[in-house]
Amino acid sequence: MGRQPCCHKVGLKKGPWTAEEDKKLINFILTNGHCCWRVLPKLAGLQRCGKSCRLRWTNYLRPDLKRGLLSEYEENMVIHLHAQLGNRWSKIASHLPGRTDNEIKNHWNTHIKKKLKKMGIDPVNHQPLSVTATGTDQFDQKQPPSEDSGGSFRMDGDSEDLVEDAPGNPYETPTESKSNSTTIVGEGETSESLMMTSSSTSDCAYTYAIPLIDLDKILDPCTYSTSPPSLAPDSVFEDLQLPFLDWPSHQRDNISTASDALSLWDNGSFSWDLLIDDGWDRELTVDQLQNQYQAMV
DNA sequence: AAGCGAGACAACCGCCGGCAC
DNA sequence: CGTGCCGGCGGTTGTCTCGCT
Repeated sequence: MGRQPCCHKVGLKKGPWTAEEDKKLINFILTNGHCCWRVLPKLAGLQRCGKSCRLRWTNYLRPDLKRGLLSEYEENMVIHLHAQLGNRWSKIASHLPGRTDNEIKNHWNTHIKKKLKKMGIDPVNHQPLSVTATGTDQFDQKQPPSEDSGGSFRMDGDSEDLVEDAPGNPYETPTESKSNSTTIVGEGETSESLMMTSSSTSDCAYTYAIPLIDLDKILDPCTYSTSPPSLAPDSVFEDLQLPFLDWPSHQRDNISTASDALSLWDNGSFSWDLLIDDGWDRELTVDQLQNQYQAMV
């Protein structure tokens, strides 16, 4: 049975988002949270479908997103996770704080695939291309390779190698220099423990920051003033985030409320990138955010 | 300086699973 | 149990940027 489109497309805008649309979406979500993506665009005054809004928010506007190229460490994590999980980008992304499935997928398709091919590795099954060419022993991506039971990987300094302790590691490129090596993952620290660390910090990052609220509460914002358990999102933003965010010193004095922050964003003197680049340790912030949020509810 | 092609990434499309009714 | 809605996911496309000629 064919499904109806996610929304009536007549009159809805498509294509790249404008700064004005971004502002509307950010403003609405920071103020109200997101309840139902289907009705959000109407409430926010956007001529977009809910799906488009959700994608824009999750892939681009979310304040906890990292921007810029993946680090070598992240890239190696992606490769390792892809070997275990296959093209399950959302699962892979869940292990990399601040990265989206779309971003990882794009990076895989544009960078990592080529890199692996250059190294003589089949990016699909992570086996040496010579083995792949024979068409034998195609290993099932969906099942964790046996090396997981004991193998570990580490990244060596400036080289782009992913070195696994298991014998026959396809990622090993012996020709490259190992000088200036800086072991990021210590001996005995398994990739599994790494992933636990990563996932523990990434989970629920924005779930805590932007509480989900009921539609009727958005439609009737006064509800918040009389129902303490449901935190008014604006007060969450003011009470939770602003006090401990490391805002730039020249801006800090100008910010005391969410709308102050948004107005700075509005006039181009501030951005999420700037916020992040100015030393906001997101992992720490997420923890603090969780603690403070839980303390308040 | 202009044209072209490749690369990078944002955004869209269609399908799927979960859930409520 | 069947149906429809919704959010999420993965594959694909579109658009922009940059480097080369």
